[in-house]
Amino acid sequence: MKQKEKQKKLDRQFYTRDLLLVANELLGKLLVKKEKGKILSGRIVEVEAYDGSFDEAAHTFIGKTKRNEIMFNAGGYLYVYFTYGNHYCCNVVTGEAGKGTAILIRAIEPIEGISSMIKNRFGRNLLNEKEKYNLTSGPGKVCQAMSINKKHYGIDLTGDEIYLVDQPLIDKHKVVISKRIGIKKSVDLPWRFYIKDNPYVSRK
DNA sequence: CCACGGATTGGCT
DNA sequence: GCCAATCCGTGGA
Repeated sequence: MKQKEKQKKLDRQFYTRDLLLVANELLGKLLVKKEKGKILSGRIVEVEAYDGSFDEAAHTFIGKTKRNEIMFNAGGYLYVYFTYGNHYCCNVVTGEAGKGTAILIRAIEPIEGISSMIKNRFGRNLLNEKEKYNLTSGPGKVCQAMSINKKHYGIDLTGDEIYLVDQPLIDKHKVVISKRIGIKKSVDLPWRFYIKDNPYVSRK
């Protein structure tokens, strides 16, 4: 049987629902990127939700700017931003148009194209077992491994370049809820979600 | 193992 | 001019 026929790409309807509901459901889904015929994919294991209507840590809290405008689209677009002078991070825009809500993909478990991810991240082969888990265990690492950058800003996730694929529920994973990482405002919102005991989660 | 700080660009005030 | 939704190397325990 062909694997492809079983794959179900997540559609607009999936993304336009409530932020926290989508954030929870993103866990376990497959993030796929096709570029120059090469496929890279990984299972989402850690996310964080951001809501500019009252969450001061969200980039949309200050209103619409050129940088964040895609976050005000309806769900199903990719918001990529550049930070700390070095790193890109990617988010899934969520909810109805005008909401300014998105979900940061913080970690994935590599599935396909792993040798390319290693090359993208380290420019050499793995040195040890520990580096295997350092491949995609953080938002900047995910973008580096998947080679996601400014040119992917605003991509429609219902298209063919970058998209998410539903996954069959075999053993339902346990979800851990915690505070978000690396922010200085609205620090107490319990809006980080990750798959319990997955070795690619950025931290406990 | 953990804590700390430097790197380095660009968005926003 | 300030500072960030990060990462990595260093140095000490």
